[in-house]
Amino acid sequence: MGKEITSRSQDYAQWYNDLILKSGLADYSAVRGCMVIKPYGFALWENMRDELDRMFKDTGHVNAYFPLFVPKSLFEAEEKNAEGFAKECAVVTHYRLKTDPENKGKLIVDPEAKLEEELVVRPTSEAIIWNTYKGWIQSYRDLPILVNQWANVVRWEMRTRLFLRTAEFLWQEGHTAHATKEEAIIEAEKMLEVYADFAENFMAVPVIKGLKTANERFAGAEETYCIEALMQDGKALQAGTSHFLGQNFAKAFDVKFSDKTNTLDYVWATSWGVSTRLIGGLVMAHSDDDGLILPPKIAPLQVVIVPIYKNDVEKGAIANKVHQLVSEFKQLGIRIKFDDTDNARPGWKFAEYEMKGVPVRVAIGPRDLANNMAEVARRDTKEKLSVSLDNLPYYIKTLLDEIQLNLFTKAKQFRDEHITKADTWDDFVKLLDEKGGFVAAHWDGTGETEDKIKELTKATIRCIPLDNKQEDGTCILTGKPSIQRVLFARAY
RNA sequence: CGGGAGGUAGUUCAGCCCGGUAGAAUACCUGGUUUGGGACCAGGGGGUCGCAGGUUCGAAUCCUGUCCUCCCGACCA
Repeated sequence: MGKEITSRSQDYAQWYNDLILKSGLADYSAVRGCMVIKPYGFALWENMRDELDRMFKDTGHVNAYFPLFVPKSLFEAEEKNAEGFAKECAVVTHYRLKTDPENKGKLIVDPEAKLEEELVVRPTSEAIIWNTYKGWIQSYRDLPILVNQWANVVRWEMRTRLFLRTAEFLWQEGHTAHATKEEAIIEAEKMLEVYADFAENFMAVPVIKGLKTANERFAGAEETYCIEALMQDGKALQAGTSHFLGQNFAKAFDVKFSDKTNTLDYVWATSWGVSTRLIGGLVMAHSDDDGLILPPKIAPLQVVIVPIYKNDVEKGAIANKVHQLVSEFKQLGIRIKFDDTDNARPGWKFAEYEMKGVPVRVAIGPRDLANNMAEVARRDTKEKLSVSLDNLPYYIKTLLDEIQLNLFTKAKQFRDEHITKADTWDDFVKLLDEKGGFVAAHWDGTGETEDKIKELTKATIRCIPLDNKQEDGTCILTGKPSIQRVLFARAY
């Protein structure tokens, strides 16, 4: 027997864990809250990273790298930001171990190697970066600075979940400096567009672009923009954020520039990031009870060819033909694998590649070869078709585009069906409990009401959509006047 | 961080209550038969029972501590 996956209806959380582990995306590790990203999962991340990196460069950004450690004094310089992260920071206090005199072969922290100043392991890099920018910026001619870094960060989470929330994770963080407020806001909005474009066109995950409320805003930001996605269980997932930081960090780190009139002013800032959490969202947006379903544009493998044969003669004839095909596929830029290993039979391979979410499977046996055909199976719909070998690579190139589009269309339809208006408290609660998804409801605009609703329903305001329609109404909880609906949901 | 569950072969698990030479299935290796949806037969290798102490003539089993994982909760820009 092979690997069994818990079904979504039986236990959604277990289904998610089974998928990650059994498809080979990641593993648990010996370190609390930290996971191992396995080669298959990392190949997926590399594809995502490469595409995002290309998009960042296309919008004028360059990459750099800043230290993992942040001296505590720098970290605390921007108070709100420091407070926001204080509870989840790992801190380095010593720089040396020594042999335990009481217990040979064991090591202890050398009490004489205590650091004069503790080092915070970065939960984000604003502090160390703004401390550095101070030395880079003197006049408006030094601006804008459009820097991104690919890095790991550490946030000491109490409860972790593979990809969605781990103590250490991989991400990119863009940190930009601008001469004007307007330019910084445009930058924050531009990067939100980049994230939305990437999510929808590469991950095939539809997202809602919006603004966070004051309660949900990044500590240290003036405004937090976000993209929110919807998972199959009806819970929302924040998939990316972009912050307009105002002059908060410039003031905290004393970063001033002289403008054209030689007047000194503080620099305007943004920061924006997406992380390996996107992989968790990707898994939960598309996959089914048979395994992962990956969108072709970022799937590590787009096509797998499984040969079917009774003996070496048949195997050889098939391999001959397939080797030709494989080079044609590669010329079209398709990521393909010919699985001619002998240690598993075709049926086993079919199930395995379905588990791994490979978008297209091609099976070729003696009968196909005689007819110059192949059996093509698509992962998203499970449909099988016989296709001529003559135009197979071109056929599949088109099919991959079709699958990409189909995944997005399906996810978008699900998402759209799960944005529901509620005008009474009873409806509101009932929708959250029974249907899930986003509930569009009026809100009086206060943090107190938001907190109260969270306490009562566990739902938070995911965002105020950017293109939100203005309409008069009354708050779902307090009945006070409201000018627009906001999106509530239970979230990861 | 609180409550619950768990950790024994690569994997899934039995054995633990009631201490006495560590088991099954599957995977793996060899040979053979097979191969169009998770093959079969025969033979074989593989585990300091999470780790560290303790009790005992003897510990996977009892006791204490500790680490890791899962679920629920609190927390989580």
